[in-house]
Order: sequence, then structure tokens, then C-alpha cells
Amino acid sequence: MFLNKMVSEVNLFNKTGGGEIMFPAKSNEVFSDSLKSVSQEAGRQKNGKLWSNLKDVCELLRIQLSPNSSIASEESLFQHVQFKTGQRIHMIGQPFEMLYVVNSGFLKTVLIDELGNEQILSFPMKSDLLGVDGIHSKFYSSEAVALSACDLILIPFKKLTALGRTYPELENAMYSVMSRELVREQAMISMLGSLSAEGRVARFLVSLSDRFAQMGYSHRIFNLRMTRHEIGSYIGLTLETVSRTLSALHEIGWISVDQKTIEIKDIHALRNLRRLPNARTRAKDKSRAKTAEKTIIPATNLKHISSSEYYESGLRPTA
Amino acid sequence: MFLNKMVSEVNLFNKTGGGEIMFPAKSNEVFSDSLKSVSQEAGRQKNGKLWSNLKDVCELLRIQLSPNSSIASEESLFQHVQFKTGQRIHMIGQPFEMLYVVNSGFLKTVLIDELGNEQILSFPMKSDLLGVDGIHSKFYSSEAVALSACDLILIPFKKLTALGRTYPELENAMYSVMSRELVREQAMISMLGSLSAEGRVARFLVSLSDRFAQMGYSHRIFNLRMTRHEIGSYIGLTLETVSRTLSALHEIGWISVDQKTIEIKDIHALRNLRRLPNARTRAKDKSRAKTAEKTIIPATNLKHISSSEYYESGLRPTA
DNA sequence: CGCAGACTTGACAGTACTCAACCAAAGTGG
DNA sequence: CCACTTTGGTTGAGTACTGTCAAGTCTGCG
Repeated sequence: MFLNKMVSEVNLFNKTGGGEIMFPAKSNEVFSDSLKSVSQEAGRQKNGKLWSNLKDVCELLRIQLSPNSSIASEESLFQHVQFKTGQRIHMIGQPFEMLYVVNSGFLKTVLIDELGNEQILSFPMKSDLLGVDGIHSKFYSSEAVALSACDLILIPFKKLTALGRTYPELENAMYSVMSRELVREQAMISMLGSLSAEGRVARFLVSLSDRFAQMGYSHRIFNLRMTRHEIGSYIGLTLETVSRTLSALHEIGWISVDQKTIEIKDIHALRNLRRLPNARTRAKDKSRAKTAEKTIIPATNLKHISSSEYYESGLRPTA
Repeated sequence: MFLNKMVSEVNLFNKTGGGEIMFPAKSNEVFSDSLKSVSQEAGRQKNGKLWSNLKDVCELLRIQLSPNSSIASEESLFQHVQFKTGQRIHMIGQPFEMLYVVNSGFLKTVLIDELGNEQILSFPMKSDLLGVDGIHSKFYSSEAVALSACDLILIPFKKLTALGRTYPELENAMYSVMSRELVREQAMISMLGSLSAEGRVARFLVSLSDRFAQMGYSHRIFNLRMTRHEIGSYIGLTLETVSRTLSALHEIGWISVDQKTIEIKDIHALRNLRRLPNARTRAKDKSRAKTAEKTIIPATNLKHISSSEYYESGLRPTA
């Protein structure tokens, strides 16, 4: 059972398995009082360690099982492992054998190319699956690092595929999860290819907010677990531009920023902010264009907007 | 059997199943003479249609099967379907039930967001798998369009998963292919986040060249099947910037451009061109940085380089 | 208390976008 | 066969967004 729906409008970021305060504790102090009682979200004790069964894992991954699924009776257990802030879960080039499901905590996955440039690929959190990129080459192609204390469930890939053979439902679920990940990355590519700095930062915040809402945390006020540098790498901007853009969004009142603490004040405005730096991505396909003239939000500089009304007032068609 | 290794240094783009010349025929005329005799790469006739068995499909997807794999004896057949230039293979929102393997021809996959902006996600060609993005939501999340006459193999997803149950090897292969696709998209994200316009165009050309080499076509001279607009959408640039960059690469002698015909003249230089617009992506992780100082190619403007020596002379460490 | 790392902010510069004119190739229709 | 149109491509001028460099602040920590 998940307890996370019991709380709302409260920042739960500094809470992880075991209830200890995560790094950096300080910036979350204002919120931490109400959290102490929240307990581990999934997994049961056994021999002093946490274990989850297949059904737990499926629920965590948001895989819909048919009500009378035989998976519920599968007895094999998966071990939990705890990582401290900064610890690596896996490294690039390391032989692949495990998938990891995040039970609690925050991480980053990083790609490092031949020149030593690092690129953040994702910020996995509860319910996310890690390590899928290792299946193909049998070696992890990215590394995963804990940004907070984390509780991960170890899924030996061999064991999973074996189980997939006895539970066709599970097999389909695995395809589905991988497909979901692919779609997510496609959306990322699309964003990087088409959005301005403001649009990227806004989307980043919105997606975080959505994720937190999904986890039962506050969608209005939360702490960033990552540095500006890491955000910048993730959304393809410099840390300075990220900082400036956050300041600009603060300035116009859509959010409130204090170091790592973010308060969303106008989610609607953030959602609709997708200024196109150019017309490059405009669909020109006639068969589509004929049916309905598409509306494009005009290019505008954030600094000159003083309220969200501009975007909320609707989309103006372009000539 | 694949015949494609029989030819080299020859543009085979305008050749597809059946041997007819593809659109646009004109720009390939100089090359077409030597192609007429090349026949269909995979598939056998039956009832006037082309069919492939599971083994054919696995070979096409470059899935290594154990020598005595039982898959070789699987008798079920997969039908081929032909598409003409401009035809849609599937559309966004259409119910998902098929995967497609490209046997010949060139395509594009496109994402169209709520505002009608189109984003090219990939340019599938022989050996590529299409439609994987539909598994998760049961609806295709992108659309695929033929950029030339295409011969695709239809793979009903239900049938495939059923076969996966009898051939565990196949199941693993499917995970592997999906994982491969994921890694490819990660590389794309990394590129969009870190490379300058020149680096993007150079990489695009190199990756095309590599693909063609893999297919047994010329890696030196080939035709682009897509417009500048589509290239730009794919690599996150405007069509003007793509055009200008191609001209610049031509200018300095690394390639030769004539409309859609590209000749690679210095693949090494293109491969090493990855100017960083900034230091954002530089790995700062101390545990790594201590072991070896990473080398970064200094920022330089293409226009001021007159030969490839600059890049070939090696990478200079930065301060 | 001083240092290190993260963050903010300013000044400046350069890459890449926008707008626009022009050109080439291919298709259309008289 | 040749104007005319359409589509795709090239190139130029100007601009603006975002990267670069740098100074300075804040926080946490030794």
C-alpha cells in the first residue's frame, strides 16, 4: 500500500526510506516537521532487509494488472538496496545484469562521451526504471548517480525475462515500459529541437510538478534536487541561462525561486509557454494545413510580459 | 541472401524492390545505369506477393541467432507491403497493431505536437524497425512517411509476442532492439544538447555515411532523400542554417554538395568536428577529472578554417 | 573565520534565427 | 515548346537569444 496520498501541499523531498533527512537537509528544514511519520512506501522486512514481490514491483511501475492476475501469487522476492547521496548505482561500460526500480529518492543518469563531456539524460525518481540502456550491448551505456538517499529494487534481468515466460502479462508490461521510455525520449528530442530557453525551463518545471503530483507530493512547492548546471545539461542550456530564466519567471510572478526551492504560482502560464524561436518546426503538410489553420504562439520576449494573461488569452494565428 | 555487398562506390539510392527507379529519378540519373540488375534483398514470391520468414526478419534486424537456432525452422510468414513516395505508413493516434521492418527504401518519422509543429524523429532505412512507440499507449505516437518507394515487412505485434513465447531467443532480441533504439535516442539528445550547428550537420552526414556503408552502398557519395527543412527539423536547426553549413563544409573542401548529392571528401575531419558552443557539458566530476585531464576541442569558427589539418592535428587540452 | 561550491547578475560577443530576395528544377497548361 | 507556378535551395543583412567571461553573493562546512 502507498501512503503518499495522505500528504499534500507539503514538500516531501527530504524524506526517504528510513525517515532520515536527506542531503541537503538545510534547505528543506521548513518542511521537514510534518514528514517524520511517513514510512517506507513499498517493501517488507525480512532478515533485516527490504524485499518486494513481483506484484509490488508492477504496482510501483504503474503496470496495470488484471484483477485476478496470477502475478499476484508469484512468490519470488526482489531485494532493495540503499544508496547515499553521490553514490553511483552503475557506471558506463560496466557489465549489465540488473535493472533497478526506484522506490524512493532522486537520481540522475549521465552520458559521458569520448571527450569527457557529460550529458544528463534523466532525473529518475520513484516508479522509474533504470538500466534499460544496458540490455542491448550487455554493458551500461550511461551511469546513474544518487542525488539523494535512495531506495532501489534490484531486478536481475535474467530473472525478469524468465518470469516473463511464465507470465505473458509481465512480458507485455516490459515492452510497454520500454516503449513508454522511448516516447519520453522522443518528447525530449522534440523539446530540444524546438523550444527556446524559456520554454525549456518552463517545461522542465511543469514536468517536475506533474511528477510530484503523481507521487502524491506537492505540485506547487518543491525542492530541486539538482544543480543549475545539471538542469542546464538536461535541457541543453548553460547554467547561467537557467539561472537567468528562473529569475525572469520569478520576476513576472509565475514562480517563486529561492535557491533550490521552487514555488509554482501560475502553472497554466508555464504550460502554455512554448515560444518558438523560429518557424522551423511548423508543419507545412498540405493535407493537414488545409483542414485547419494551425495556430502558433508569436515570438515574444519573456522580459516584456508582465502577466500571464498574454498567453492565457489564447493563441493568435500567424499570417 | 543479401546482394548488397556486391556493389561499392555507387549510389544505390534510387533502387528499390522491383528495380524501378525511385522518385526523384532525375537527380540520380548519373548513377542509375549500374543498378538495374540488383534484385530484391530479402523475401520470396508467393501468390504474387513477397513474404519473409522469421529468420529473414531476424537477419534483416541484425539479430545474432545461435547457429542452430530453432527460429530457422519457424515457418510462419510475414507479408511485405510496398509504399510509394509520400505515402503514410501509419498516422498519429491510429490504433497500434503492427511493427514494420524496412526492407528497402527511405522514410521519415514525424512527431506533431498540439500546436501543429512537426519534428522529425528519425530517417528509417533498411534494417530499421518502425512503430515501437505505439506499444505503450496502443496508439502510434508518431507518423511514418515514405521518402522513396519502400518495401516494408509487416509484423503483427501480437503474433510477434506469441512467437517470443516459443522462442526465448526472439524475446531477448526484441528487448535488445528496443534498447538499441533507446541508446540511439540518448545519443541524439546528447547531440542536440551539446553540439554547434556545424557539429550537428557533420555528425548527420557521418551517420548517414556509416549507415550506407553498413548497407553496402557507397559511403563516399550519396543522395539525401530529405529536404533541408527536414534535416533541420531532425537536428534542431533552421533550413537556412543547414544550407549555409553545407555550403561552408563544401567551401573548405570536406564535402562536395550539389543539391541532394553529397560527396564526403574528408570523413575524418567531419568525425572530429564537434565544436562545443560552451563548457556546459564538460564533466567536472572530480573522481574522473583527477585520473585524466579531458581534452576539449577549442571553439573555432568553421569559416576561418581552410583545411582539415586543424582538426586532424589532434586535440588540444584546454586550460 | 575562511574556503569551496552553488548561484546570481552584468557586460559583451557570436552563433544561429528571421526576413527577404533570388535562383534552379520540375511540373502545368496553353 | 515555352511562359508560369510551385517547391526546394542558396545567400545576404540584420537581429536577438543565449553563450562566454567575470565579478560578486550566499550557504554550508571544516
